[in-house]
Amino acid sequence: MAKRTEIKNLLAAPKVGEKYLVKGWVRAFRSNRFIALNDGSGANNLQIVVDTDNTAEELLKQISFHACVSIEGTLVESQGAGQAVELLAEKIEILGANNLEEYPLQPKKQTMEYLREKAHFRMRTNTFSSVFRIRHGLSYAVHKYYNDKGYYYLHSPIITGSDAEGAGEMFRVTTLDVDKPPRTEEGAVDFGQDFFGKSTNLTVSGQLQGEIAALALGKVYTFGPTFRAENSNTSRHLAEFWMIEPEVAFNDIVDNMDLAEDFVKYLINYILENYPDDLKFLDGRIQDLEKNMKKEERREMGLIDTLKFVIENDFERITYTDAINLLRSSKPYKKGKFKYEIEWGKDLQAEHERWLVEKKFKKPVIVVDYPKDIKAFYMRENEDEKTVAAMDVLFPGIGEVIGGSQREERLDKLKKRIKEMDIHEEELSWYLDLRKFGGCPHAGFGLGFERMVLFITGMSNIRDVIPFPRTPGNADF
RNA sequence: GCCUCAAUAGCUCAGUUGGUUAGAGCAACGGACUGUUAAUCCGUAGGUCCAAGGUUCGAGUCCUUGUUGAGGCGCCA
Repeated sequence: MAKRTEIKNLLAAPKVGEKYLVKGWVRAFRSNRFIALNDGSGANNLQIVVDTDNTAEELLKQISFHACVSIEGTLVESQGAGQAVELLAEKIEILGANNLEEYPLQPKKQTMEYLREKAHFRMRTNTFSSVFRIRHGLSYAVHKYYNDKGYYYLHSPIITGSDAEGAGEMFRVTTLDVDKPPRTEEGAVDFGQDFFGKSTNLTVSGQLQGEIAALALGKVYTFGPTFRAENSNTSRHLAEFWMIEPEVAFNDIVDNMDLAEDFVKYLINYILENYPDDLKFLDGRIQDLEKNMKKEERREMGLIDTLKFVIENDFERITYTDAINLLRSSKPYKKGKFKYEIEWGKDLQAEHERWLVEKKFKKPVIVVDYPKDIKAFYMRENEDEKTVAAMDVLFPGIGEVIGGSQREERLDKLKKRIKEMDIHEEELSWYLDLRKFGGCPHAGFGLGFERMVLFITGMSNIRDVIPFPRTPGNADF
């Protein structure tokens, strides 16, 4: 009797007539009689019926929004329509009273921007608790997918001494006194005296280390925090985000695309199967939001229908060259609606990607074989000597979710590329060694974890799918 | 980094052509309520109109600069 039952478990197998002890936070207290109690175990609340006549007034007053309570009682079939069972309270204890005069949250709809400022309380809302339960489910599914397929989880370093990862601006890691750092004779900051005896940064990618592991363990993946000091002000970018990077020996670009598609579909399916209540809540939330919008601004499908559609249909696969040709014969191109030029050799702009995904194919699209001059040095050159075996997976509403490639395993080609792109070869000697000594074809990609959470939860800003977002000018909590 | 828009009560917003005492809904607080599901009903209180400067007899309203936020773009995942 004294043992607490979690609400999710109680609701999954309710025993009418049994006594239960539950603990949680008051989501609503209606009619001085009904508590909607949630303990975080799931999206659904347990309705508690309070015996108003036999409960002290002082105690009743403390049962307020987001107060923490412990309740013992008997489970009965509900007389109300909103739930099958409810708990008749026999003993109520206030574990943590709330002071509503000062509490910033209210039992009503609040904007995401406001809740973002109250990140220490926002997880108590229906929306954020669902988002973060799904985020957990997704990260578990990532490990399950790879473990079941025989991949090894590689812990790539967070602090890196390599500045040749080539994925963006880096955050410096140093213990030097920033006011008066030691100087060399030439006047430059002397990082030889820094903690690691050299200049170090936070990682922007675990890919190069992933390649080291793949050439020994065969199939590996990394899943860890990644840092980019880019001044990116969008709803799809974070300065600190989590990235999943599989790297597989003997895979070519087609195997790589197959893996990416299978992996993403697995993740979506896992959440559909294991988090139906949270998805249902988020789906309803979006429909609610869109009620007041014009028809053309609404999504064509609900959240759950969209997710099902994605896993039931093949992703469209198209070469960069074909994509350019398609775009050049598109209606918006002929009408001059695109802001940016469409020309072979230039990168596809967001407006072009959106047309391909949302208008032309209406499903995820994998674009492959990009011009080599707009891609990274390590991507494998194709036979045409103009393109590389690079791929981007584009999702509706979000854009690039995955970027990957087959890696250049031919030493001479790789060296030539490094020289052409003006990268210091000494920095990468260990990377070149992988080609010199027992190398092999291999491929991999990076999946932006938060972008996946964004797609699956239907949230619109990436800052609302990571507990404590770090963006330019913002590192609170 | 660039472009656009916004900032008024705890929250979400309205505020006419520059004009007297800045409004509403919700939340809070006080009260009522034994079947609620965004509970409902009655009442009370709540304002440095983002900041600084300027124009004007007079600025929430117009101008300049700044700050913060949102959306879009670029960079990418």
